Amino acid sequence: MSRVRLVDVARAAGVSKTTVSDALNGTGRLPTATREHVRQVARGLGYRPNATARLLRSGHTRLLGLAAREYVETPWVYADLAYFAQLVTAITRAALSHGYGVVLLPTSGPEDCWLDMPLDGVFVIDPVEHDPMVGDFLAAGVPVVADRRALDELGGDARDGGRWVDFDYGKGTRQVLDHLAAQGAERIAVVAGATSACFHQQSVRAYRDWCAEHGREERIIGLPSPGVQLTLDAVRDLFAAPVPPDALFTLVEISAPLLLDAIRRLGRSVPGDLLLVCTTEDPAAAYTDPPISTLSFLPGETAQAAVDLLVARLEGRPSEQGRLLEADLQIRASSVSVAVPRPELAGRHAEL
Amino acid sequence: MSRVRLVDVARAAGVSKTTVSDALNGTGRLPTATREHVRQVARGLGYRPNATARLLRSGHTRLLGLAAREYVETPWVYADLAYFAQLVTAITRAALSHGYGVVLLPTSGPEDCWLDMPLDGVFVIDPVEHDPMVGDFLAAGVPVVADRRALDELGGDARDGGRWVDFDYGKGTRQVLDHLAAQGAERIAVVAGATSACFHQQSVRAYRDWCAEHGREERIIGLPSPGVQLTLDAVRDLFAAPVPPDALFTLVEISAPLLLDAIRRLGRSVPGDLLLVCTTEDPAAAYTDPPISTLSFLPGETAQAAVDLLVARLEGRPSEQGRLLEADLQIRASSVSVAVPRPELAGRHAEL
DNA sequence: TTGAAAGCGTTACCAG
DNA sequence: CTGGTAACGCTTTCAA
Repeated sequence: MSRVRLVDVARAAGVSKTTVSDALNGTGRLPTATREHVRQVARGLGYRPNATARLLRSGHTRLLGLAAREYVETPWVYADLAYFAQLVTAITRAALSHGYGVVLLPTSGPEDCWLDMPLDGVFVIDPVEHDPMVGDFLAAGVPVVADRRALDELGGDARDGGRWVDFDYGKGTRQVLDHLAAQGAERIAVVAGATSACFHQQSVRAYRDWCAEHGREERIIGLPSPGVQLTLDAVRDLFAAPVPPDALFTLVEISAPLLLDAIRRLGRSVPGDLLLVCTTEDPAAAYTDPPISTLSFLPGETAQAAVDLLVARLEGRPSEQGRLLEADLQIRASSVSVAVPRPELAGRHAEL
Repeated sequence: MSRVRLVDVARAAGVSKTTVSDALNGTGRLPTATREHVRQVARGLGYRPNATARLLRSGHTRLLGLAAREYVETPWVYADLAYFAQLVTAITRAALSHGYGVVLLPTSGPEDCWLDMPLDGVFVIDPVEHDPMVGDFLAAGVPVVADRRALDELGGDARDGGRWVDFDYGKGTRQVLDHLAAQGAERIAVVAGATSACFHQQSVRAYRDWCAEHGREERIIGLPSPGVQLTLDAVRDLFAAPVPPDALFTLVEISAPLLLDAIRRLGRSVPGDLLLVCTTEDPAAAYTDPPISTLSFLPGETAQAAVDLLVARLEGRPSEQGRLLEADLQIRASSVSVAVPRPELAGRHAEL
């Protein structure tokens, strides 16, 4: 017993393939009686059109690939990172609203194994330096959304199908550092990721530049991969300095409430002894005591922009080449100095 | 300028389509020279085989659907739940290792819009009661992995392509309750999800039965959907009782460190005033002070079992109809009574 | 109004 | 060892 095909329905209904196709798709101009009859028969036989055959015919698959590249070397850690989890979800939802499905791509694997998938377009999130994936897809004629650097690396002719969504990561970092400095911080420590993804490179670079400009000592630890233990160890190391930091800015995602707990166990209070800002999408950050200041790279908006760009490109609608988004710094009590209270912010804590 | 096809390469290389196909796929018995020549030409033209056409030809797509159904009514909240995030990741990885890609399916949308996707098989995670999705796919001849209840609902003939992966959720709950009772808890409160997914129904039923058997008063709150604020509110309500609970078991996922923090703000210490066990996959739970006891439904093992079953079915290999897994209760300091110290566990806390 | 036939791009079977 | 040709299952054009 094999699957029932279009021609089987046609035979059973005593009509031709064309009539069946038209009847089921609502196309053509058939008498309602015939249409209904065919539908009846099709239902009775449990007929389901073969999706692949339709795809071949229509020339597109309405399938979009999605790859998160930041930690290519440490595959698949990204489930634990709220940022990626939310981005995947948001992209899937946005794509679906345009009628596209999303396929999760491997971060590693046999050279260009990803090209065997029937994809109309691809999202490459946080490509590493000289990431082969974006070039491969573009060369295969598959439109890609990545970031500006990835497209620039390819040179003029190769990046034709490319679109980008980007943040000014340096700006986000400077915003945080300026805020902390304004709150009186003098020794700002940073936990960063040691990856060649744009986010990490630009953020670290911005921190270094900022320290140089302001004559501050650099206090930075780079993590080869995320992970609770690694991150907590890094924080502990930072506090082991002879003169410990008075502010901490994490660029690597970690459970915000846990970090707060760990800092307290190290004998420091927040924000009294230490001002704290976390780069995280963890919704729990707003609910701790004190609430934790966060720098967010807006997975929802990023997803919307990426999908808009890619879908416009696929459906031949005009659109920009890319979109630059602004990181969102939410200042909460964890990074507001108790010594230098700022009334407008104090009011804000009350409601949180 | 359209995409370059197989015949274009054939023409350019001065050979036939067959030869090109054989040369590129390593099939047939061609002289190395021809093979190399064809490959050269193909590369030169930037030829990429059309994935869809291959699919049609081969009869399968090597694409697997994945749907998380627990909160169908509240679509897409699941990114915030570590359980689903990890399950999606684990399934994707396991599928990829067998050469299958994973497509994220919509939880809602136009009636059977999911059937238009070219899928070889589907994972339906936490189907709700009488979930239409599993019946639809099975009727369309697409093998499905779901849970036993979903298959039983369909009756004998309809569930042919069905496989299941299940937990004895009631057993997990009883295990936790027995543990808490053994630690001296007398008023065990529960935060549950108000969903018709097996997990919630069986867990809640087990709690009710257990309370009845042990003559305990039920203290349970059902949440229509997950969410930080909702969960915290539920906990607060539980503590508003005249005689507050002395143990808490959460079935809804929430940031474990945050919950600990919130409980303290309610003026209760853990485990002194309150024993705590959380159903969660949050890795942070093991790092708080005290470490939090967790009940885990092993996304990694679940994924492995589901993929094994589905792939075996797809590739015609014999396999069981389903697999029953055991939830994993990790007892940590948060649920061990300080009044009734158990030496073997006390030793364990020290290292954590 | 209906049906026959021509693709879509690939792979596989057989003649040559 | 090679190349024509049929099939995969559907949509669509065009002629009857």
